[in-house]
Amino acid sequence: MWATGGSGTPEGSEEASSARTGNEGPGTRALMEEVVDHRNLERAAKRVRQNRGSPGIDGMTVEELPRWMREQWPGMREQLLAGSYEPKPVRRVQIPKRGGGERELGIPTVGDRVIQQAILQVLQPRLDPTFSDHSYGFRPGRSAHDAVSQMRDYVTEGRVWVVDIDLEKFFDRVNHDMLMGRLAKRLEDRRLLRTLRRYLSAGVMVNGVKVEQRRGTPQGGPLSPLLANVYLDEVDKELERRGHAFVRYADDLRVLVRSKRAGERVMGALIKRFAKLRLRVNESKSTVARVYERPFLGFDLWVNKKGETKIGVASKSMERMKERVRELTNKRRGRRVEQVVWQLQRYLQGWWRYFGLTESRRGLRDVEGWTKNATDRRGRGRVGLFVRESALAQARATVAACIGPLSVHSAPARPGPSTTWRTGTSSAA
DNA sequence: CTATCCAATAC
RNA sequence: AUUGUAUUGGAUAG
Ligand SMILES: Nc1ncnc2c1ncn2[C@H]1C[C@H](O)[C@@H](COP(=O)(O)OP(=O)(O)OP(=O)(O)O)O1
Ligand SMILES: [Mg+2]
Repeated sequence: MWATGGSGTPEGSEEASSARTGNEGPGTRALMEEVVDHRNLERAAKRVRQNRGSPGIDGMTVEELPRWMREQWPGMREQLLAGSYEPKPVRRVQIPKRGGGERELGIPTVGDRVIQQAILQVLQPRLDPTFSDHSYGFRPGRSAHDAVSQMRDYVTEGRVWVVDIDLEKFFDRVNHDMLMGRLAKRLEDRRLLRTLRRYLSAGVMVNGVKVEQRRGTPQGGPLSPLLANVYLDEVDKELERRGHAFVRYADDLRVLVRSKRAGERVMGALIKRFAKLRLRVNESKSTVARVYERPFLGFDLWVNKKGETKIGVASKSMERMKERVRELTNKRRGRRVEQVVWQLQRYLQGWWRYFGLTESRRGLRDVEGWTKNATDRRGRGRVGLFVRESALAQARATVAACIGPLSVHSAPARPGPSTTWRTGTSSAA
C-alpha cells in the first residue's frame, strides 16, 4: 500500500506500524489536576492576556480576565476535574489568505483560550519531545530557519528533487475520531480526553445559532497547532522509518529525493497516506520538481559559481517586501516624515531579521547596512534631527538600489552606499 | 538575572 | 477589524 511499484531507489523498504509505547512519561492519569493547578492557570491567563486578542462569542475581553478568574474559575475547575466541562462555540472570522482566498478563523472565548492554554502547557512538554526531528512547525526550540537549513543540507547531499506537498485546509479537515485515537494512545486521563473531544466538537456560532462541526480543529485555538502535530506525527515516523530525507513545517512537507521518478513514487504514496487521514493534498500547491524551483518558508535555493547550494529570498517574498515599502513610503496619510521613516526602519529591520538567513549577498547586505545605519543610533537619539524631506527620498533610493526598482514615480536610483544622510549621528534633544 | 511593552517572519 | 502557535529581534524598568 505504501510502496507502489518502484524499483531501484536509494530509500529502503519496511513495513508500517510500530505501535506507540503506551503513554508518554509518568503520571498521565492525573493530567487534569496539573491543568487546573493554580500556578499553571495563572501562567495560562497571563499568556492569553498578553496576546491581547479580541473576544470570543461571549464578548468578554482579555481585560476582564482577572474578574472572570475570581468569579467563574472555581466552578469551571470543578467541571474540568469532573470531565463535564462544556466549551463555548468559537466565533467565525474571515481573513484574507496570503495566496488569495479566505482563512476561516475560529476564535474561542477568552475563558476557553485560558483553559486551552493551560492544557497546552501541560501537554506540550510531554508530547513535543516525542515528535519527529524532521518536524519544525509550531514547536518550541525549532524555527523556520532550522527547517530551511536542514533542507539545504539535504540538497547538498545530492537530493535535488523535491516532493512538495501542502495540505488543503489542513486544520479544518482534521478528523476528530482519528485525532482522538492518536491522543488516547498517549494520554490516560479520560477527563482530559473528554474535554479535548468537546473542544473539537464545540462548533461555531453563526448568527446566534450553534453549528456543529464534525471535523477540524479551530484556527485560533491555542491547542490546535499541537493537535495538528499530533495528527501528522505518525506520517513523520513512517517517513523516518523509510529513511527519507524530509522536512515538515505545519502542513508544508518536503521530501528530498535524488530523481524525479523517486519523487513521483513518494508523491503517490503520500497522497494515499494522507487520504487515509482524511486529508487532501492541495493539487495546485503541490508537485514534484527540482528544489530550486520551489520556494520554502519564504526562501529559495540556488547554486553559486562554485556549485554550492545557497539560501536566498524567494521572489514572492521579495516582491511583498517591496510592495510594503512602497506602501509605507509612497503616500503618507497624515503622518509626519519622521514617523514614516521610523516605521519603515522598524519594518525593514524585522524583515531582515528573518530573511537575513539568506546567503545570497547581492545587495541585500546593503539593506542591512542601510537599516542598521538608520536604526543604530544609540541613546535616545531622535530621528527628527537628521530626517528631513530628502531623507525619505534617499531612503527610497537606497532601498531601490539594493533591492531593485521600487516605484515608477520617484526613483533616482543613485544611491551610493556612502550617501551623507547619516550626518546627524550625534545625540539629539 | 527578572519583568513590561513593541516589532518582523513562518504556518 | 484579525485568532492561534512558534521563532527572532528591539525598547524600557528593576
Ligand atoms: N493566521 C493563522 N492563524 C491561525 N492558524 C493559522 C494561520 N495561518 C496558518 N494557520 C494554520 C491553519 C492552517 O490550516 C495551517 C496551514 O496553513 P495554510 O496551508 O496556509 O492554510 P490551509 O491549509 O488552511 O489552507 P490551504 O488549502 O490554502 O492550504 O496553519
Ligand atoms: Mg495548507
